[in-house]
Amino acid sequence: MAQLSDHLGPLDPTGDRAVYRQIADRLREAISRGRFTEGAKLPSEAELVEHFGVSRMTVRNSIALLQSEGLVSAEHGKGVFVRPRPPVRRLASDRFARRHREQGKSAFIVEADAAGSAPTVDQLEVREERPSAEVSARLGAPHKVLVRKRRYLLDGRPIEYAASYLPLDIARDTPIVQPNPGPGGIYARLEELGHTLDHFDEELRARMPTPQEARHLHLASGVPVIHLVRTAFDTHGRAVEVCDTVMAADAYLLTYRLPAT
Amino acid sequence: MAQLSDHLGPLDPTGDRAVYRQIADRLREAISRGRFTEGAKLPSEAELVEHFGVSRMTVRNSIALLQSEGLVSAEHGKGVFVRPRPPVRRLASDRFARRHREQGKSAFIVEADAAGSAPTVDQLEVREERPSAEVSARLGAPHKVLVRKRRYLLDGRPIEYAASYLPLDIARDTPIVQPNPGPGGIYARLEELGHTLDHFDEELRARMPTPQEARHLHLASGVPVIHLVRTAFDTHGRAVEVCDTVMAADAYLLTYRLPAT
DNA sequence: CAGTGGTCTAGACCACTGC
DNA sequence: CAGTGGTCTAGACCACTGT
Repeated sequence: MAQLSDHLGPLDPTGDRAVYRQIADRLREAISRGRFTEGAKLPSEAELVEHFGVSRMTVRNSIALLQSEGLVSAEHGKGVFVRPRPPVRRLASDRFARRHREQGKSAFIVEADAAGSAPTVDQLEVREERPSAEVSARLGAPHKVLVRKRRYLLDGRPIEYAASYLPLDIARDTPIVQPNPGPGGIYARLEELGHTLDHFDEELRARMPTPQEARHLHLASGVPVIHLVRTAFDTHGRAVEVCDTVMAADAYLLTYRLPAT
Repeated sequence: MAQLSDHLGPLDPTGDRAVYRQIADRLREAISRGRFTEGAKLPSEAELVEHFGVSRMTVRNSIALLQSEGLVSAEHGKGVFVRPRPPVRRLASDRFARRHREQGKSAFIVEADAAGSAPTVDQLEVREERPSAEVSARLGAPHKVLVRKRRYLLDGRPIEYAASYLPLDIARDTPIVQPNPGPGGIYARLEELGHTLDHFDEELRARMPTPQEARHLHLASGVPVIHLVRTAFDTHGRAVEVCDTVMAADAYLLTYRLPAT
């Protein structure tokens, strides 16, 4: 067994930098130098206490710091591990192109195929409800909306939680109210119903998850979410759908192509 | 002075939910119910210790949890405050449209004007260097690149740190090597030099900041960054610039328009 | 100066993991 | 079972803020 001191240099007792920050610095260094690779286990708290000659709370503080940076994650009873950078799911700006729908594939399936992963949809729920103020404003204040909620998983890991809202006068008595709306998804159905799609507007923020979101997406601490609200417009300029999605940020790489004109 | 118990209900001693999580729950509730509004000061640690009858570390644990959620931020010697939701800077997908450049405005100025805020550019540095593997791949493996680094501030607050990379054979002996490249920014200069711009590809991720990024952007804990890499292509399909930017996520709302075709 | 959060100690007991 | 991280206590001293 290699000595800890091979990986972790000494602290600077004179400096005014807090001891737990210095310990975090040493661990961060060791990780970035490859002393601990992705998925590797850090020294246990007891070993770090021994090595640095500090109390356990000080060591725990330093590990909490690294967790909040998303660098490591602790597993109860097992240890603290360097977070692997998970394969990212690439979300391209042509993901709603008609050619994909015409092949009978939903956007999620298209993307998952591209990533070579096993897609699953989960916790599907379809209901009617009164729209929130925000959804109402985007959809032109319908009395009621159809809501389609679902969770997306890739290789068993939940990575996205989404809710679609459609004006009820559009969705009523169509396959859109079915749990499975058929090939090409609801966008294909909308076009069959005469709502030819023209463009989508996306609004995107990043923030830390709420505790509820962290649960639903099984997020480790130090993993933000991307919150994206997409509005679909038909060729008459009418907003026909709003989709509110929350994505595990460490699972996504989004790409957009912007015209220069 | 109102009683703390008016704002914060009692703990559940029977439940197996950790006490510090329950305290965080109570505080989170109180905030979301408007008992503590944006910018308001939470009860001091001493008051919470008194109110809940727990030790100080337990209270501090609960506050650390709320900080990691981005809900509150602590200020040494002053107290713990509910994080105000700062006015977001809206970044629209037409921000590089030629019509903006032709008005002699750089993209950042265009956006800041739209937000009604005072824009500043900071820490400008222009150098030549050998490109990293990633930049090199995107720019078609030039021997050397011109690097333009700068920090953007809005109303004095740093919100973005950016580095542009251009092949040296394009930038050499042009106004692009000047700290201030002139009206319309470097994109206007590129077009004058015959590199008519066709489109931009943007790659976007969200993650927690490195300690260095947190310093440069003065980020409170619980604030992620948006990491965006944009490549500019001219009408010959040549990549003429790569711009690597790190943005304070709480200061930005990005919008994109996607065609449905 | 008093009040605030920041750091640190030296213990204790618990819950989870893997052998 | 031993080893791990999770929770909690009861102190201590420090650094920063405002009056």
